[in-house]
Amino acid sequence: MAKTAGKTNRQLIKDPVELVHSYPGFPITADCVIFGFENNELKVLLIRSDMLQYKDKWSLLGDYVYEDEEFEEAAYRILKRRTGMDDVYLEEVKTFSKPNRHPGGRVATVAYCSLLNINFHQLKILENELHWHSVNSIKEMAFDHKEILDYCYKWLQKRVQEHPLGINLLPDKFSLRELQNLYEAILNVKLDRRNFRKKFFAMDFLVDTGEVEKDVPHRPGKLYKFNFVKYEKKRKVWTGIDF
Amino acid sequence: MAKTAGKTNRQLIKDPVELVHSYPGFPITADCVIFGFENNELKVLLIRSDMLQYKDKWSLLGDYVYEDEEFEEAAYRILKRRTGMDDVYLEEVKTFSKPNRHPGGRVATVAYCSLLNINFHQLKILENELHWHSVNSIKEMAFDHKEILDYCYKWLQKRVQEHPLGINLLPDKFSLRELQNLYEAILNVKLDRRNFRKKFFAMDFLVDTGEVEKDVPHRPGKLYKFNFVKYEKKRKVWTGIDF
DNA sequence: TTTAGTTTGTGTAAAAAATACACATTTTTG
DNA sequence: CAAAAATGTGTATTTTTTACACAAACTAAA
Repeated sequence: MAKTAGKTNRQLIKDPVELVHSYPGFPITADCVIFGFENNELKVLLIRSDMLQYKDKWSLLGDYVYEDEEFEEAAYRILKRRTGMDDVYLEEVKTFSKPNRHPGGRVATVAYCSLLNINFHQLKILENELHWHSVNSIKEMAFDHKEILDYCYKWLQKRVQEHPLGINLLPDKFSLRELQNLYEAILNVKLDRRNFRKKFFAMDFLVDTGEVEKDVPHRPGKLYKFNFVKYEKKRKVWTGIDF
Repeated sequence: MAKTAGKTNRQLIKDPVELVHSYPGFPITADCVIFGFENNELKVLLIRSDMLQYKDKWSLLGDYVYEDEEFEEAAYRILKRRTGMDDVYLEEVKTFSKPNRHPGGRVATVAYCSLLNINFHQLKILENELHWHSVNSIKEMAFDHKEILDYCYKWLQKRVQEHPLGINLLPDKFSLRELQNLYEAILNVKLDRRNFRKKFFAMDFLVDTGEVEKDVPHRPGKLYKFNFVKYEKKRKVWTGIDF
């Protein structure tokens, strides 16, 4: 912020309203990259575009930001409207603001990344077709949404290793196998089962629920919860330089 | 993006311009948190607010986003205008969009974090007073800029450990002592000199320039450059879960 | 009820990385 | 020439990561 006024002697601006009115404005949207996890695949929730120009293309769930709400509020509103959930993990990722990214004129967007349990919500198919897509199978999308998705997917791959947000994709109680499948799916790697367990147990944020898996065709694994409260308390400044 | 249209049968929108015009719009600004490093202290470049309401308060360097430019372009423009530099490290951090954050009406802002060598630029004091402030000494600022600064400082503390952006605060050629002072200042920690060196040499991105420090009242240290090209090639997907 | 199939749960040895710590060397200053 | 100050290097210890194997639990099919 700042600018205007003249010369070296500062000229104080007395009417901020006038100042703000002198700035050009344009609409902002919030677009949600909603990730889910099903059949050991990372999925993303998309909606069929309602624009003739992008007929048959899929797009992210988004809406313009209302005049009196924060960007993040708009993102939560979108989530609530489409999934019925309002306690979903949500984090801002990046803005996308190419002046010509929308065929109807300048609209910039803020991309949010959201993670939820795919079985725990009711899809609200309000007008257009909503569908969970396997992230790796998506080729084309409306607007610049493929670029946004790609960016958010990379963001997720990095973020999931430093923060336990991935847990939000799983049921409340989950087995270690499910947790490992999740990491392998997101990162496209194979991990050693024993070392993976050891790592998580050593972090000491998993709480044994005393329950075990049901309806599995083999020995059922124990079910755990993640202790987010304990995690939040543990923050450290120095983690070690690692480029 | 999306919305409007009605019922279950999709009604394709033929005129995107009309659609976009139906969205409310407002100005966006880009605010730069410009970090520098001097006398073993992390500094930030601030400008005296030109608004009567925030008389004597300091604010971040910012400007509204022009109608035909990306947010990041606006940030680069601000940097260029104030520091004369255009090859500065710049990265988007977060948006700040409380509807009442600006007394003149709704203005949302995108915060950018920028790192530059404090001795390598000429301050362009165009109208208002520009000054480098020690980050730890800043108490109050105009608008919500203190909140933005705090957020960006935390962001920097985390980011500097996983990415070599901190190097941008140093001269082109720097000693290991300078590099360590930088990390200690940003993170507010004391590090073991021998282990710090070992760590950086092991990463193998430092290039010995063959030169040594000048005008130091003790044995001069060797000067190194950072090989950013080599660094960029080395990216890995799996770095290890570390909460 | 037995057996084959599948997955869970655990332990250990080896390698790699992080930490703690000490001393001789180089240069400047007085 | 001696004192002061910081550089440059090495090693032993601990911690973390990696690689790897086998017994136990449970299901499904014969």
